Amino acid sequence: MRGEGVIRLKRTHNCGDITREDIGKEVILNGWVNDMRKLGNLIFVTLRDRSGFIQIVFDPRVSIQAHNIAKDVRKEYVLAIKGKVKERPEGTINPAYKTGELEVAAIDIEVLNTSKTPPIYVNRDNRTDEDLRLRYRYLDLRRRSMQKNLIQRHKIVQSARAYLNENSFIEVETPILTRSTPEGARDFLVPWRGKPGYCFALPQSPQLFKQLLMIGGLERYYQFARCFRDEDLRADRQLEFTQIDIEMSFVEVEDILSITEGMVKRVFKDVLNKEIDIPLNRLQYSEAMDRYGSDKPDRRYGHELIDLTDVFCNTTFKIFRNTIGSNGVIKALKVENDLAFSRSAIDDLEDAVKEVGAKGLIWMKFENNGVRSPIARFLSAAEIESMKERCSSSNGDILFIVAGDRSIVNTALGMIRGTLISKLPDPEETFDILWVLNFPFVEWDKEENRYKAEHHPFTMPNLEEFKRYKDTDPLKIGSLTYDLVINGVEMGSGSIRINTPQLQREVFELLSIKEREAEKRFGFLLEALEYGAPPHGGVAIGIDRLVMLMTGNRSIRNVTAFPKTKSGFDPLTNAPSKVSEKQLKELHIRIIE
RNA sequence: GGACCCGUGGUGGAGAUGGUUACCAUGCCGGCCUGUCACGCCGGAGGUCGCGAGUUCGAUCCUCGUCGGGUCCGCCA
Repeated sequence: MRGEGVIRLKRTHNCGDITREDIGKEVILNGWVNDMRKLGNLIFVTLRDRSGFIQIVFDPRVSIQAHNIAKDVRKEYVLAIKGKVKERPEGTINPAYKTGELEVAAIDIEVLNTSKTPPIYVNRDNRTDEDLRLRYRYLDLRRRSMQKNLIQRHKIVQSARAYLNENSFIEVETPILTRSTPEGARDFLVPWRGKPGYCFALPQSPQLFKQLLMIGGLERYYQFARCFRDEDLRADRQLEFTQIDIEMSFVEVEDILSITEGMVKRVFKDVLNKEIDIPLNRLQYSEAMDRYGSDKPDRRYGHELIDLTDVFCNTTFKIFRNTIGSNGVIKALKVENDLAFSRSAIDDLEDAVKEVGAKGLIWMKFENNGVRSPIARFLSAAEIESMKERCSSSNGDILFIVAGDRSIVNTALGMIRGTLISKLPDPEETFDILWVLNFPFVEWDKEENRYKAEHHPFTMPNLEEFKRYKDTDPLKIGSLTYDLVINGVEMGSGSIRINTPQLQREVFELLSIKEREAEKRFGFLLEALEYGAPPHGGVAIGIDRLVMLMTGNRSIRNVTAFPKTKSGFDPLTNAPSKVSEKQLKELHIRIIE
């Protein structure tokens, strides 16, 4: 009998938890048929539940009835088995399973449910089309690796939560239905029946609410906050994702860094039993750019950028001379051998480099009988020699050289470094964790023709620099910001926030957010800042990415129970879907084709 | 919005520079089998080669388009 809400044989044990201690005991197990082997009169079933596997033997000498039912069992059937735990006979131990020395001799069996033949392999970890996996996600989730991913995720979240609780943080929920804040990413809008023409927005982050909680005197807040951004998806980006959102009052940068470091250390210890040395390494933003050409450097691979500017201080080569003359730099990236870079690959790199503003890409290859490069004949032997020495190059090495404005050179070589790294083998089980500090306060937005907040508009600038450069050269202003970077992935970021209305207004002004506009959008914040807003700051850590790295996955889709495809579609539920005329009418919405 | 890769029985792959019955593995169904565990052996079923158009005597293969999936750039305060 099945489907009656009654389990005749209710589980007493979990499959994976059966040990030698249980030998001789009668147990009842509930689970799925992972696979089975039917040898005439003897039937073996590997039963699976969340805890693991154990082998069930159906022997007609033990129970003819159970054996008869087992004959018709198929993969993914849901079974309840009563049987006696016993040691496997000599020579039949399977070391691949934790319970490989044991088996359960079935006395009784209840088929709790049958199953169609699954369209994807549940009992194997082979590559399957991801679209199909998502369409049958509930089957995909039965796979060992997916269960592990979600269990690890759970452990990470619980570990972080315990740490924060122990450090006097209060968990507070903030609204999912909130107001649109046009700065930043594209908003998801939610129309509401109650107010035609008006929309809620889903939060890109609880930014303003967490600041209001500080003004509200909560002092230490955290939340596992779902965030929504209507932007294109990537391997490490979904439309919705989860952050460990943290905010603290009466703190400086150091306080946030050390609380976060403590959390990272705790989580790695609890979940992976790995010791993380704290305090973590720190790089100034400018140093990260200079040495790695990236604000989220992956330092596991070395390959730092090499400054060659002074090598060419007296050069006759026009391009380099002009670069130096206009305060530019000449820098190189060394690649130990050029096997990964064909001529056409170099051409592709050059195209990419030009897109970020570089004038060109020079390559130089050291060979047994000298040097090969399009610019070799313009350089003196001494220059080539000191380049080679500066880069500690040996024969076979290739140098990629870019000359020009410092930030363009850094970005260009950083891109090449990224391409190089992607070709190198992944050092597994290694974690390069660091802080990148002091990002620029603003960047220039070419499209909108204005300065834009590099972090967000509530970030505390370096006050001295703010005063000095806000009217002359705002790009020189630094900010009290920090990014947590793990293995070249931006794992989290935060800042000290502005806590006075005067400064907040000045910053809006710099960002060309008009007084009236500011009042309209952020008036409630400006007002709140009038009432004794404490100094405060915080950080947000991307849970999905953290779990991805800690479980050795390349995509956050593997650590998200129900993710969407790259085009924002859910093949399981077929969301998003069309809605009825009636629903639209109620919302006063008409679709224009 | 752009570049690139992929789409072949349920699943994962192979395929020919356009021509017989589209190949392999696995899965599925049936039979045999009392120590299997990727069980084994025997037999069988299963395909609009993503979709559309074009070129051609003939297209799974070439061309164009389109849809779907993926990686990256733009975008992601």
